[in-house]
Amino acid sequence: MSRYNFKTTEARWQRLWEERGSFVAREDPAQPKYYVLEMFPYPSGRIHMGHVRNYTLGDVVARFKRARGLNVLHPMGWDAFGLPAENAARDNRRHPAEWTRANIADMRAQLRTMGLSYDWSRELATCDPGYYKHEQKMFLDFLAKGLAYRRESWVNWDPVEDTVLANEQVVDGRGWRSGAPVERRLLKQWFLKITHYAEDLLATLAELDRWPDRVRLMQERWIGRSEGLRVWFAIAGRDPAAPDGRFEIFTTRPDTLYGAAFAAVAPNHPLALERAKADPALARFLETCQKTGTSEAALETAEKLGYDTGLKAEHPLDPSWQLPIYVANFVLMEYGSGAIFGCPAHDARDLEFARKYGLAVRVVVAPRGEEAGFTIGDEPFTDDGVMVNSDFLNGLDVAAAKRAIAERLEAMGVAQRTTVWRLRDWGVSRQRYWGCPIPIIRCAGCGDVPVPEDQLPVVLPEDVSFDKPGNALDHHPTWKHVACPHCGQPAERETDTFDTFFESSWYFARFCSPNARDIGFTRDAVDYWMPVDQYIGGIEHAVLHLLYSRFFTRALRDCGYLAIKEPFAGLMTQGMVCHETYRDAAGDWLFPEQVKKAENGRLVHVDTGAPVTIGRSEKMSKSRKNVVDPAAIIDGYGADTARLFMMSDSPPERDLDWTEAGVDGAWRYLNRLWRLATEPAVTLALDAPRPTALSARADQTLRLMHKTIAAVSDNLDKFRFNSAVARIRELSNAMADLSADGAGEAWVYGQALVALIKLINPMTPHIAEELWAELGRPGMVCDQPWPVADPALIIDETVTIAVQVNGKLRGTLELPRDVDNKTRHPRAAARRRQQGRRSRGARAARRDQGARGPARAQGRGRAEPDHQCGGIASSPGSCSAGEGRSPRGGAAWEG
RNA sequence: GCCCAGGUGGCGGAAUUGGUAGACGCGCUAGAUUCAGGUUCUAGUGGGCGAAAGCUCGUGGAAGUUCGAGUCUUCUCCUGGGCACCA
Repeated sequence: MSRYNFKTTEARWQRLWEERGSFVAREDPAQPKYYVLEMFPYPSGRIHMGHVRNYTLGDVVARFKRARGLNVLHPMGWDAFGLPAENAARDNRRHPAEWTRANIADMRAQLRTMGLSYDWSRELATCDPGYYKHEQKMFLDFLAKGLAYRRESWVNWDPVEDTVLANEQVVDGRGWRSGAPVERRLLKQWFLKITHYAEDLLATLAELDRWPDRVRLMQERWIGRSEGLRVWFAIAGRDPAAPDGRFEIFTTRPDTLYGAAFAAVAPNHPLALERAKADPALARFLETCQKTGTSEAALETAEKLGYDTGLKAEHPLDPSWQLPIYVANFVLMEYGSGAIFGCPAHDARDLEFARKYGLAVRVVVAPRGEEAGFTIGDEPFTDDGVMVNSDFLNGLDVAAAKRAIAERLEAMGVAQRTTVWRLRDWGVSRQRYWGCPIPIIRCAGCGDVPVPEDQLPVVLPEDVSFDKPGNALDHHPTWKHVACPHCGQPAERETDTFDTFFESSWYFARFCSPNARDIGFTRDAVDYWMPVDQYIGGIEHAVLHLLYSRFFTRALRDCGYLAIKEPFAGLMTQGMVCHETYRDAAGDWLFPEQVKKAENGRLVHVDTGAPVTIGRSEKMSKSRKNVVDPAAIIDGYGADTARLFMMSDSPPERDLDWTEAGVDGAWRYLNRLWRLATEPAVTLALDAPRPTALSARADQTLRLMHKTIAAVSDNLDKFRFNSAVARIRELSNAMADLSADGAGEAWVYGQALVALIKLINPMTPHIAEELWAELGRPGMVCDQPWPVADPALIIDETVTIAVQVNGKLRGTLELPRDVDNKTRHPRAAARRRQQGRRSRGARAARRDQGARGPARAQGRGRAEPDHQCGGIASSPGSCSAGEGRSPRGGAAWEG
């Protein structure tokens, strides 16, 4: 016997796939295409288990679809710009470019050991000028189309690092590296007009039916459409025609206007700022609001605070009704108009605020039937109901009242119906070196001038220094000094670079023609390959990356680049890879390899023997040390073992627990499969004709084989990989029971073996190829068509009927599946009578004590003794026959 | 606070439409083989009662619909995740 040697085997097949170009994709309009894409990685230098899971999922889909006859595009590349490279430059004095290229080389080598069916000829790195030159062109096209613009916006500024920080780099109001208090600064930045597509981005979510619901929901909320009314409130004692004589509020509940108790403006609302000049106490209050704004956690629990400005607002429907105007910390200047009216009875926040400041709680919507005397306690009433205390609105429901009041106020000229969005335009300027330069030249005379197309790409200079804090690109002695393309006068380049989401917003299109030089991609290629049929990646990109890509595709379409608007037809978001955590007596974290099982079964430190406590399984992270290095697993067990384990234990969208025992199990299965093929219990004659006679076991196994083919195909279609693995193992178990003495068993064994290799190939391609060759089959498994189940053989000859009485299983019957109902049911009934008689007394006694009403129990008892079993319509009482284990389903209630 | 997703053996998880709950794997128990070396094979493995046949309870909890509920409905508890005080 030869032992399965994964090391030489895996390397050999990886080499052969590469040499033969097995996975090189070519456009072929005659063949249906399938584009499967995994989110490309940031080249940190090492792959982790999250990558292994992500890329295995994609590879199984790619290989399966390929076997199904589709023309598969399955590329891989590198999201190569980003902050870690600059940090490495500062910390280790390595140039970002050199560091990134070295990391890419390392990670590519690691990925290759996984045996992924990538078309490596399409590999790309976004830091390559050949890549980013095209996005510079795209940006200029967007600019020409009015989809890009420059304006001032607030940023988090780290005064020590001299740089802008992302929100997640601000910890407790301080820079994450410098620890310096972060300042808010107003900078001129470039924006992309994603809001132009807000309506369409929202509406089209409904058509993305192969996206997870929760991702669609998250995007829906992020876009945040709300329909409402802008209403102008006059300020008492001021001229309503003057600009400071009135202010605008936004509401989605204009129907509750008669329940108004106050008005409130945001702390940075012009009205608040105006009053603060003359009111030091208000100025202090505004400062307090500013402080609570920085810390997320504080904001969560912050209580509703207000400051009475002393000003009064006139109620738009009754000028004699005056509402106090507060400055409130829960009103946001960035949303709506930065001002609200408060209706305590029908809004939780307003209620809390009113209780705190002793404002009236006036009910204007009451539950139907409780119009009189309905009062508010601790909870506001936010459901639909009947309008009360509301003059001309009384008696209407909420929707009708909204319409009526909007019409009235619009007619009065004090309001306007509008739609407000939460979505903001996408700020793409970053004050960073390691990113794509924004192709703009700033001229004192001509303003912002686009770099002429024939001068693209604007290449990032490599001779930069990171000695000074701030943007190395800005510090470069010569790079930014150029002549204005318009007037020829000295001018300066834009030294900001693009947000790295810019690169990942179109890389999927670049993969369609990665070597096109003058354009980002050819029209023919994207028309053929796009959209991505299956996109696979982490849930953490549910909003930004996916939304930006959807926006980008629309913008590219409107600039004439392509014809579609949705880049990803199908989306799968995989769960995290988790592992148990270990700590020593001192409470310090331990790596899994520092822990071993002692003889008494307890876990101890591998060196000291000191006891180790096991913590719950959590997402693998360096800080908790619960990480397993994929390279070590692939080296010790092989890629197929890692791949098989990744697929077998959990459904893809759920978190996966990485366990050593599970890895062992996968490893053992591969060896078992190897033995099944290389030391069969029968003499294999793979191309022999079907024997005329089959033993019962042979017949059953043949049927199981066809059922397995059908089930695995279905499971893979639906991404239920763990179930597919279970079915495959089931077939292996049945094969092991075959022997040489039964009629046709050797033949069935051979058939099943060939099917098994094809079925498992997407998961464990190396061993599949090796066995294929070992058995002397022609060609390679990766080129074999997917096996097809014989429909006649996936239906059992007999069906098992469960016989139930009063919901209790009373027996099962094996019946030929073609027996008609007339035959089936009387026999079931007869069997029931026999069994029923035996225990009826005991059951009747229990029934009388049962929790259900005595009337029902009696009714059933009466019907039972001589009832004929005839299906649900005619037998509401006591007897049923349900079909179990029928692969066809749907047959449980015939007749 | 709001929203979403989950609670099934010792563990990961199966169970198309309501029809024999626990497939498959891990772990564990007993035995066999080989004993060197991440073996392999056989049998068993939800709880309780029982020598066994079998009976009975059982899918977080409580109620309900149904001949029949892991699956449907209502309430409730717990866990995980997301968020935007969005007017």
